[in-house]
Amino acid sequence: MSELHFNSKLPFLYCVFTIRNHRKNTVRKTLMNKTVNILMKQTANDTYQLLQGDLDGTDMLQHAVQKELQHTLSIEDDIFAEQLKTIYIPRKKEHATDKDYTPLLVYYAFIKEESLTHLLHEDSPYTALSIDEAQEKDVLPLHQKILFGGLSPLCGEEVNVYEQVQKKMFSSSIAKGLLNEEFTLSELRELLEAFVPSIRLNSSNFIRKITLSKMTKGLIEECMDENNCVKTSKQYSNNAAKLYRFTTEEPLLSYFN
Amino acid sequence: MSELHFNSKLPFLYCVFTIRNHRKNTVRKTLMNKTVNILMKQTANDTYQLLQGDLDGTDMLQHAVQKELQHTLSIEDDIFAEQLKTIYIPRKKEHATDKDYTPLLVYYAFIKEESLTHLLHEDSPYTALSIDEAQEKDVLPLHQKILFGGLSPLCGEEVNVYEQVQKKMFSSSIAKGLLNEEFTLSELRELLEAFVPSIRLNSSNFIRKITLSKMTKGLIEECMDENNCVKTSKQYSNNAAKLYRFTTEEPLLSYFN
DNA sequence: GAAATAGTGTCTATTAGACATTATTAC
DNA sequence: GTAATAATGTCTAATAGACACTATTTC
Repeated sequence: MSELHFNSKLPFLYCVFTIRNHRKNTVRKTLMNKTVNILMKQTANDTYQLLQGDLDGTDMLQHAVQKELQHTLSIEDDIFAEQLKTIYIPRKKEHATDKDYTPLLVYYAFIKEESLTHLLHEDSPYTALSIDEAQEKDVLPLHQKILFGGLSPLCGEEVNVYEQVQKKMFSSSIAKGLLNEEFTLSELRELLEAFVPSIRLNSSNFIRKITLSKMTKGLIEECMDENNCVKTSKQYSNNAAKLYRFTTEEPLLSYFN
Repeated sequence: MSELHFNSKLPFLYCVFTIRNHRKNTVRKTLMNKTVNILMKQTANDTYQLLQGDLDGTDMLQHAVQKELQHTLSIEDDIFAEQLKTIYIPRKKEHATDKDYTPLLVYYAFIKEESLTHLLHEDSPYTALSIDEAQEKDVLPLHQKILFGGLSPLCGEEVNVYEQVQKKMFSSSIAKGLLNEEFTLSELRELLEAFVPSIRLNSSNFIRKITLSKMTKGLIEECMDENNCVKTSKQYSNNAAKLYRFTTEEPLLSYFN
């Protein structure tokens, strides 16, 4: 059987996204300006690379992949990670002239800024690059193509992790990976705006759409305290904002009904 | 580097969906009743299995996977196939007691009924099972769980190919894989209804939604003939129906804007 | 004329989107 | 009072959904 053929380590690659929060220039309580960053490791020859690892098959896949990332980054918290695609990337055979391919599992992950602080000091090999930097700086070409597209000539199919994550941000509940379990609607709105900077969501209409429309029914719910009152937060404003959480449901988005 | 470790064959698995068309019981021109079927191979011990194969890395992934399926099924037409997920499935080590895991690339594919006729005769090992049959009959348990869920205890994560395909049918343009390049809106509607039998799409409103709403703008377009007139078909009715095709775009479906 | 599908008309309820307004509260 | 966010009000346009109706054409 085919299973018996398999006895190699399976390489995987992590696109780790994080959000940097910048305070606005004001004295009062304020919302944060958020920017999307991608975690890179700077190698000896000064090239930035995504995080990589190998799987030996001794553990369940999702578990192994998360554990490996926790270990690499010395993070103990649970990490939000999802598989995006398995691709074949070319490699040169040492002893032959024809190209062949090796598999690579591509994951994306979300890690909150506060879980990364211990990694982002001056003489650390890790850096969080902005999207612009990740496109312009000296990033390993393969990794740059996996992030932003252009693999097709190499691999015969396309991947564009950043675009995929942008889309999933709006059409799934993965935002939970970058929010606290309980969050305000302006936190959610700012997160979405950070991932698609061209978009401007009207905050009044945003609240109404999320809380009232049939389409989003069941996606999020209000957080209740022990007295069955809606929990609120004054973190960003003196006017308390309701706290919400994502449910485990994702209502179907459909073109056709 | 990790790439050098990899020298095994990588197994993959195909969930091949097809649509069976049944004429309604009438003398006149009529729409078809469609049912979803899954292609299975019946093994010696009478168990149904999904199609499998191995990749040796000599060809690009998507290309290799399609070629292998074409070869297995003796089909020359292009086959619509997409990767869904890579999972780890358990295997028993011959020489040890602890479990370990082997990777499996899960694909789904769409093949039109007419491309399968040569395979579905009496003494062929291939059968097209209805969704009900695939859930009730003696299908290899692993494959049944991959199709309909229940893998979690084995693999630590869930897959449910049928459910995923149902959802993608409504939220992407994969329907093109089971339609002719040019199709009528009732063909599309019947295809959707076949995949989610509980749904009843109002045919009048369906036409309007697809052709007028902003949400679906750009998803499909009318087919024009050489005189720049909209092409039509009388295949299902004496009243000609317009022909449409999917574009290469998929407008963003979003909870949030 | 009947059968069958294709498509338009019409009405109501819901939603989207723009934008003004009010509420809250620490300073 | 002011700054800042949270949320509601209001209005218009667009869409969804139910269902009646017309159109087409072969038999």
